[in-house]
Amino acid sequence: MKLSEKKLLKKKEQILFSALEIINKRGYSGATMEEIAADLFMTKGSLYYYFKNKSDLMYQCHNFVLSHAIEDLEAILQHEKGSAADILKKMIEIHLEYAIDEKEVFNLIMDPKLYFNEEQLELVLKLRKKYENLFHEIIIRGIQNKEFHIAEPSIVRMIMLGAMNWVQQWYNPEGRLSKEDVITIYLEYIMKILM
Amino acid sequence: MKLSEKKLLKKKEQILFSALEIINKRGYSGATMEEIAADLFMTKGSLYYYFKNKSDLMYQCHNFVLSHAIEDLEAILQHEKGSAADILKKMIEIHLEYAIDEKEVFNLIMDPKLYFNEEQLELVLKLRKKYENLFHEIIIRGIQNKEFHIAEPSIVRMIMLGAMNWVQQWYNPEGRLSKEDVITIYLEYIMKILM
DNA sequence: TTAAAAATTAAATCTGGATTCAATAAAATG
DNA sequence: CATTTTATTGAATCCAGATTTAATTTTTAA
Repeated sequence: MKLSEKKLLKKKEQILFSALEIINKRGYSGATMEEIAADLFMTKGSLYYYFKNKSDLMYQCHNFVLSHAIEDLEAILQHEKGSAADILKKMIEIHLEYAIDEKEVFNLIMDPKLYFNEEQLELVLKLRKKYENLFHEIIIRGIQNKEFHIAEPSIVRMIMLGAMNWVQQWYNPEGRLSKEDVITIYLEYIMKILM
Repeated sequence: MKLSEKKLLKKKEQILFSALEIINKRGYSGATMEEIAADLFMTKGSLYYYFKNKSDLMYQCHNFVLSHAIEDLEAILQHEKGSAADILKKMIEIHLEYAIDEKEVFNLIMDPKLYFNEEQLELVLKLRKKYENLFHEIIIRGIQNKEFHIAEPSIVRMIMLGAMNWVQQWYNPEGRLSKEDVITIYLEYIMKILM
């Protein structure tokens, strides 16, 4: 790879990181090309040298975080050895950490229709489906195991995901509970659903 | 009240209902003054004779539905006689019905910062808090009753609300499950959390 | 060193609605 | 009926950002 290509990629990455930061601060709609550029001491015009348009950049950000989350879950799902319950717990923990630490970018609550074009939307939905599926897998495994006793794994999965995503609507790091507290408590109550 | 005032109120109400419909079809951002007016064979200009601006109209809509939901819950909370569990179940049922039937207007997932001004935002947040509080009350009642055995009622409430609100992200009336099915299943699993 | 390629810039333009407004039309009122 | 009040209209304006562009600067590489 030529030097110039490397530089291009590096710059793209810097912009991506800047965008991630701004999105986490202002949300997808609040993030302006202006502010993303200013963060790197550039002018908004030059962002278009690296990204086709705003929705392209937003998409890359969402994708970036979501893909990492998927990787993290897959790693656990494939390599962790414990019971289905233990693996699921680990997955919940990871999900909650993303939901809290990457509040806005990892925002599975936001309506992707608002920020992405048709093509991107399709990919995002596919990725979200894939993400959900990892939870589905472990739930099914637990049922087959006889660890979990539930008749509607899909609904249970949705209940769990909804409960977890909601954390970003109310959690305040300055509040009574630390992130770790919240995770512990969520784990306790969410796992009850499966019994 | 003068006739003209009555007419004014009636027209306002018509616009409100038109807006409710359009919002449920297109979401808050997708709803344009144009389309809301067209629905009543008016031009967008005249909407401003009745409402200060779009965010005013959107706010009235959100408020309208949320207030009705609160009334419904209050009625049950105050007059229903059964156990805390029974009352809570009834409340969950109502919540899910709003979340499904008024998918977009009764959208507690959407970020109110995006659509309302500061003053409206404050009122909306207050109303949401009030709504949440009704669930809090019954949970506390159940704990005091010894019906529920949980140490973190606030978190449990958030878990329940998140799970319920999420229904509007995935539920499809054309799918395998009827609204009634979903409610039944949700009830079963959500109530487990409290045991 | 120098020509080509890559990167940046500031300013102009575009955009999709919301919002305003002056001119009418319709309705109420006395 | 005449006048005032209420309601509606279409066209003009505004607006916040996104996007484009042509000109300029910087970097690369022979």
